[in-house]
Amino acid sequence: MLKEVEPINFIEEEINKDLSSGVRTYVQTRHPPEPSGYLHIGHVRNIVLNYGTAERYGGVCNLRYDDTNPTKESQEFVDSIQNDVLWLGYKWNKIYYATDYFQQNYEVAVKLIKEGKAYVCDLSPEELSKTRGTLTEPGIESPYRNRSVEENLKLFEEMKEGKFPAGSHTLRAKIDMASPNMNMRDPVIYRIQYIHHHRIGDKWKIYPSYDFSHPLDDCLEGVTFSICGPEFEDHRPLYNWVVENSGVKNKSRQIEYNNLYLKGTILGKRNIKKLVNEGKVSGFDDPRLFTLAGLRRRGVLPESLKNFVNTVGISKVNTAVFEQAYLDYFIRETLNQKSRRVMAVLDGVKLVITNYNKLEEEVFTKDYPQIEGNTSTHKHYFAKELLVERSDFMKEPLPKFHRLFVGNEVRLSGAYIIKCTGFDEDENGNVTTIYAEYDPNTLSGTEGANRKVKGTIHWVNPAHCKKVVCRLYENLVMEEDSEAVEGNEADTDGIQLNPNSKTELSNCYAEDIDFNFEDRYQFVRNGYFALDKDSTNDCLVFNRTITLKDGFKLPKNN
RNA sequence: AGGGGUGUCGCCAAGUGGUAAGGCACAAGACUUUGACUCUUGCAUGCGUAGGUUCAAAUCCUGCCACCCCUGCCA
Repeated sequence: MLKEVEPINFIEEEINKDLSSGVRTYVQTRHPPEPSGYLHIGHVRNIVLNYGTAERYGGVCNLRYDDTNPTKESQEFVDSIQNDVLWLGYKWNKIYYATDYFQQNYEVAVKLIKEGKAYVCDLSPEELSKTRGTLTEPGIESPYRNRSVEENLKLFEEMKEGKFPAGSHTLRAKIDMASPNMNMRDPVIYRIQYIHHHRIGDKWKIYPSYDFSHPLDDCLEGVTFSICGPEFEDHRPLYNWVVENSGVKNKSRQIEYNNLYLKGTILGKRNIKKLVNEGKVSGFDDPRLFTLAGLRRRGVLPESLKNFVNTVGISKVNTAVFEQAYLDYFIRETLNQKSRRVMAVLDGVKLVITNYNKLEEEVFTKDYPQIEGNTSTHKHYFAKELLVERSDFMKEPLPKFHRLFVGNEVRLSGAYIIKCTGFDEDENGNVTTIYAEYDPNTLSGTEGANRKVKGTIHWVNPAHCKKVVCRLYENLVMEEDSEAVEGNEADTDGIQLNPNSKTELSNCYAEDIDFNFEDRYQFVRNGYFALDKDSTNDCLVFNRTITLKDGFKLPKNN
């Protein structure tokens, strides 16, 4: 069912033009990953564009693996891609593989040969390269360019049967060796390969090139709009040549849009693989990676990623390079809405409330204070001895610091206002115990609680909490290398990785509630956390997805 | 004069001849039992640049300049 759509980007404008002029009558797209690596954030926009555009127009999008190069591909990657697409919330109409079309590709190749539009070339890779010409000089025609149709047919058949060694022969489209567009200088459309294919085994000895199979498969599959990256702009004339000369009825149109990079992140399948293979990260789902698997494990929600790319939009500018702060905004935005609020002390120091003499007392805090009307709460136990965050106390407070220091009042979240009266320290000057007195009239929820104090801090009762592990993350790439790492093809060899990119704190204390893998938590004032798969029944492991935005900047100490 | 593509605020991005949307970032303020969130306000006399056409130009024309992609039997 075709829908009328108010265009939200230039691709949809182009689609609308074709639709209203009748050149094309429906919208069908395809998501064509090569199964040669894990999907990363740079791929999300392509996924949203292909699945999303089809959806908007009431059309379909197929997942088609571009698996025409067995040297780089594997089943592991095939599986991970499906997993990631589903996680993002998209569902393909059908799954295809470029290899599904090998027979049809082959038949079109034979047709081209019969029409004198393709020929078998015996040039070696080196010779071919030499005769291609340069950016400013035309190429030289192959000596095999004018073989007879019969000879071409026979040779191509022999290539198919495996009678020639790899690299010895290719099938080339006969176009124009003098074309200013390098892609049109009799491009190779078939090559010989004897590598075992992860899916079709050793069945085929000849493999079509991307430039030949992709447009053909698009047309055969019924795709009308083939949305791809800017690097294929120069290939469009060849794409159209294949479409026009293959005899297919449905004619797909290629539309290119710009790339997106995230500043200071290592993207690019090859570079990510290198980090994994060299053990610099724990795997493709290391939370420091910007693979979808990594982001997922870190606790990022798919909605954030989709909001991010949709808000970013698309254009044709060379490359859109984004500050990570932009992505961070969307990660926080959804987490803020969905996270349950829980208190956890990551680096604790003992707090003794000297004038508190009850054994303990129940207090309650809201689970989702950010959701209006949600009244669900959970219980804490207030007591004489608590644990507070070490960083919430200063022996000598800096200006504008309004947390704990001797003489200052703060509220213990959900409980009482206390006044700091003193502290103990060890021989190294490390604070070991903080002392305070509480104001019994200020319990949250009572009238006396209306008294305002500038600071509110979180706490945990050591007698009623879970000891947990928290993993905190920083960028893998150091600030100074952030530019060097830009782009999918960046050379990351000389990059010094951040030694502090992962910090594991194993003495953290969280409230004693039931944590689960599906939910997201805000450890109040410490950031958003998600349970990691390394958790066991005895030991919960949390990943900090992201910190809270920190509006408080300590003044320079001078 | 090899070809193709792109230049609008620090980063993205609308704009399609009628007088520069929006988001992020940033700044100031309000609110706040999270220094979060939310709210309010500010943030391009300017659209790579130089000319031209027009009552009117980011939008049309011409010339420059800058950046990106292309010389795989990768995708």
